Amino acid sequence: MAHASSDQTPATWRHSAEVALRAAGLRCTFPRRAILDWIAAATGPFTAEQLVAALEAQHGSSSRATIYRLLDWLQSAGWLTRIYSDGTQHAYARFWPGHHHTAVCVRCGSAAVISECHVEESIRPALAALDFEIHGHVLELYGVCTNCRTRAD
Amino acid sequence: MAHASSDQTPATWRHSAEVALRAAGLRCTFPRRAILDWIAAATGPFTAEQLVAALEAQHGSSSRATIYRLLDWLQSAGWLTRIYSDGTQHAYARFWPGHHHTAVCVRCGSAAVISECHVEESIRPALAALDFEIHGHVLELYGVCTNCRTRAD
DNA sequence: CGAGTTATTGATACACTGTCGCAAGTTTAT
DNA sequence: ATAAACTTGCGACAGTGTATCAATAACTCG
Ligand SMILES: [Zn+2]
Ligand SMILES: [Zn+2]
Ligand SMILES: [Zn+2]
Ligand SMILES: [Zn+2]
Repeated sequence: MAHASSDQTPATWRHSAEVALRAAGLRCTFPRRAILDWIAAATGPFTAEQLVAALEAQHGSSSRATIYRLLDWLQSAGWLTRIYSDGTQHAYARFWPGHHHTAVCVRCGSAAVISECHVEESIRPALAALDFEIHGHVLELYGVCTNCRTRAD
Repeated sequence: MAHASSDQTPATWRHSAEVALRAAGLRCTFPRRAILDWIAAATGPFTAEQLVAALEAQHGSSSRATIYRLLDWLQSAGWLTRIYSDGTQHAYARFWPGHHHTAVCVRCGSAAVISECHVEESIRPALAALDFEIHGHVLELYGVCTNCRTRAD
């Protein structure tokens, strides 16, 4: 599934995810649209429960089951990336399919995406010594973003 | 089994962790010894619940609360490394304090430790573009270990 | 458009993980 | 031995995620 779109704005993400949903034979229902809208408007990583709470406050909210079901699909299709290290909750960030990493700010929680990746080539010697056949990896970076740093100074 | 130095055996880990426990002013009680024994005997990553279940089957088992309390301490002191990507459960692998990464076999679950790390230097250009001040990172590798691969062939 | 087909929803009940507070029990120091 | 301090385990609890299934909504096609 190649995504030819060049601008990766929230609105484009929103539209492309819906297109992909339909292409997968899934229906674009009202509850699903509400979920996609909320995710598109999110400015950083979020947990499933944050989404549940936010939609609960809305008129015509989606149920917890529906939310979790769509989150699962969006992640498996690559439209969300799972943030593993954020506690034991299911946490995600909006994403474009493809290999990438996230740089998470420990102060404000914003996540930047880094698509460049040389991890496997740099780790290859160590893996060769182990005779380990690599299939993939997860990398998350922690630090302070430029906004938070200038504010603190 | 290409682990670095020969003194990082399970038995040495077991002993050193107990020494560290005492040095921290904590008491080395019977339940805690049972937990350390089980972890020392583990051959790969494990979840908190696996440990709970294993000790429940033993005579004079430790309670869930005691187990979780010690796991927390062991992780914060660096004697266990947390495996974030293994579902939503608290999963750990035995570890020696220091920066490292794990290569987890997706077939047998064994985890090898890789102490060599060039992640931050290889990612530095991308972070510089973001003006992101890095404090740390988590990297987990997935693949198939040499044992599982030769067995399949 | 309307009927038929199929996917989807949401309510509820449930299982599982992990946490908390506290009285009773251990360990250690004197 | 006694006292002080730490630790345990129970049990109750909260949070997170899953399973079920009848009712409903979305899509398809004529
Ligand atoms: Zn920030
Ligand atoms: Zn990568
Ligand atoms: Zn293996
Ligand atoms: Zn590293």
